[in-house]
Amino acid sequence: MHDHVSNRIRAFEDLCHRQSIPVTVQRRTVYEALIGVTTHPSADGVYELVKDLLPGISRTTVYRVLDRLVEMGVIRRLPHPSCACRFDGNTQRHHHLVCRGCGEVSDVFDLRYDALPMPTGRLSGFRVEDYSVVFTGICSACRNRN
Amino acid sequence: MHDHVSNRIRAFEDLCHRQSIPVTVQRRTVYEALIGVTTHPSADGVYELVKDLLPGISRTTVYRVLDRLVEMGVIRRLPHPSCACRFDGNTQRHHHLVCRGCGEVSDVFDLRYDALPMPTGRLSGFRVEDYSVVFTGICSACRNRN
DNA sequence: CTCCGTGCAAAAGGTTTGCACTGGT
DNA sequence: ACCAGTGCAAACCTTTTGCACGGAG
Repeated sequence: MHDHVSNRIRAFEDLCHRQSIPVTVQRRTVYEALIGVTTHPSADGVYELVKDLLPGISRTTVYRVLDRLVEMGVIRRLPHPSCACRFDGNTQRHHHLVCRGCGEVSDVFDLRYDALPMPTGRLSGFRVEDYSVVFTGICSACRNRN
Repeated sequence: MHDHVSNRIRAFEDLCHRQSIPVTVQRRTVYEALIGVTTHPSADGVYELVKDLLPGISRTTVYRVLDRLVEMGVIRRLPHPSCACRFDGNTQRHHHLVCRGCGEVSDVFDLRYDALPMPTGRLSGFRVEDYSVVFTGICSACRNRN
């Protein structure tokens, strides 16, 4: 196993202890699988990754573990435009605020984000057609609710 | 009706004609509903918007019309992190390329996007915690496939 | 030992598909 | 008149929930 991987596993376990979160095989395995790939799998994709390493693990557990890892901040949920998603009738370039509490989306019109340089290098033939900046955070209603 | 709305409707109908896509009441109504709101509704939210204007319209049709409008390029699908989504084991700041053909996600590490200014104004108490840039386009495999 | 995490099964939610009918061109 | 679009119902797929058992602290 690569050093940086085992370092991250160790850091993960430390974090669990500090937060009094039991370290289970399932959690360690899901975490390790996820840091070992750069394919940004869906929940089901993660299940596919771990089901061979941990025969008998259930999808339910994978979903719960993923939620937990996101909550702990050791993995991230990615915005992905293909999924159960939102629609926008405004096709001018603009950007979005997304509240991690309620999921509400609001628009950001700010010229400073409208002329970002195009990404360069290692794009393997990917042709960029558009982009948008997604700001995540918490809205005032959700902040007050807690 | 506001002028810019009726202008957009007219432009929409022109585009349909140019692309030989029949203009149906359902398509016009969904499009008009979507350009009339800034709430970024989900598919079901769009259904809620139009079902009073067009009693009897089915959810199925709303889904199909939305797909069609996205295809035509007159509305957009928004990346939204709460939905059937992808996970990323890398919590360092980085950005993503998403192919609109196959949905594959790849990473972009580019320091030029790592220190964007925070959005200002009209945030209504929203506290920004993080952001990422999502580049959309088409990968070489999908481009060659067509 | 206690409590939280897990597995299973079932429910829920959202989206897609097959088929007959309707409506736009 | 023709073909694409629509409505309905059912299928499908992903995610969530309830409950009993088992393993981590």
